[in-house]
Amino acid sequence: MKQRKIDPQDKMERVIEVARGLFVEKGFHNVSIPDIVKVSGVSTGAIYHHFSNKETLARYIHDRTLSEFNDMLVSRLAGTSTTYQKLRAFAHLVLDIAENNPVLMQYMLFIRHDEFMTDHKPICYSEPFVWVQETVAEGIANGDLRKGDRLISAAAFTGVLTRNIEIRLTGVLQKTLQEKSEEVITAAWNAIKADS
Amino acid sequence: MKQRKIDPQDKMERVIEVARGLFVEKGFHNVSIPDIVKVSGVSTGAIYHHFSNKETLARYIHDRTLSEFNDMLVSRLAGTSTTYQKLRAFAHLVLDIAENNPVLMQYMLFIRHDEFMTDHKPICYSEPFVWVQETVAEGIANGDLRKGDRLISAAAFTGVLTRNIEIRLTGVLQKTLQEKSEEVITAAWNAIKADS
DNA sequence: GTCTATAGCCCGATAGAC
DNA sequence: GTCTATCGGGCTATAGAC
Repeated sequence: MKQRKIDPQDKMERVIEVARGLFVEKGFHNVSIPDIVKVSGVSTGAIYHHFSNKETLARYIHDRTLSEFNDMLVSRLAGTSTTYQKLRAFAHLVLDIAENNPVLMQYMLFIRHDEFMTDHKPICYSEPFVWVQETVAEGIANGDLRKGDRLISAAAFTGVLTRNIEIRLTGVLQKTLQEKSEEVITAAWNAIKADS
Repeated sequence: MKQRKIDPQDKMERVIEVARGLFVEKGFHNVSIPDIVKVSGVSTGAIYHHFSNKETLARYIHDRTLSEFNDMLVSRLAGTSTTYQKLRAFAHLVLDIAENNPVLMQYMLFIRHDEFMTDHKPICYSEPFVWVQETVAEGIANGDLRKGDRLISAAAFTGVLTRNIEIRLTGVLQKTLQEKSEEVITAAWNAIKADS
């Protein structure tokens, strides 16, 4: 069997992973290419061979992160049918990601993409966000959710989740989000459910 | 009456206002001192005469913004007594600020202070945030609010508000927050109120 | 494809006249 | 107190050997 060098793609995977972590931790402009070189062990030349500049690298990371999240959502939605089941699946997903892959969640919550992407499509228009809006709209239409503006109810539901994730990621909340998931999801659901 | 030069402090007020706007718009590291010079019309030397470096300027802006917000909260709370009245006053305050002084609100929501302040006391520990937690704790104790973790309920309440402000500030929500205030506040309150 | 070395640029901060 | 001019440093991106 022919001896293989390390797959170049593996090296770039490492660069991407390291860069995302550093961007989340320190912010785009506080991370220099030399920083990424130091942490990843991959040289400047190799990085620039694959990504024509720092913005291209950041944009690639951005797209990858968003689609990673969207793929997880799609797989979690299998077998759900009611408004409650769907939104509950969404909630469990984001709480799980926050605990198991905090860098991914921190990226989604805290990254200011307009700092490095000039033509910024707001994260609010990404697929999962739009999906929540549509699911909420259905719930309002069929009477599961309180009547009102779908944008506001969707923002209310996601706001409860993301703010709780924030206090967990910043270390203010000591218990895991799994331990507290019922409480968090109850608050999010009560914010939008139809009056009983 | 003696002829007075323009009060130096007015010039620095202008620098502060301009810098805060630019920080919010472009992020700390995308704003250079030359940028502030250009927009404010105040020279590099004058700025450095008052603020020993860029971080000191940013820190001053940070403290001023937080205390500005806290002062407004204190004055709005006059005459409130029940949990509902207090939290409702808080909600109206943040919705009003978001419409009337969006830069202030954007600063509070989006600024990553750890980008420029090395010893970062998290914004979660600022007075208004702590006040919400305490008010929620009282509400839970006297039965106005659902039993549970005070951190989670406080995060739920503020999360509904801030996420709705976000979609307004990013232009996703077309109507003003004043027009929609009842709907937003109902969602926030329902997230945490005691079961009826 | 990957490396080291370095060019070229822009920024924060200072110096010194007024 | 305020200005203009400029220095030194660190960054992105490139050049060229292997």
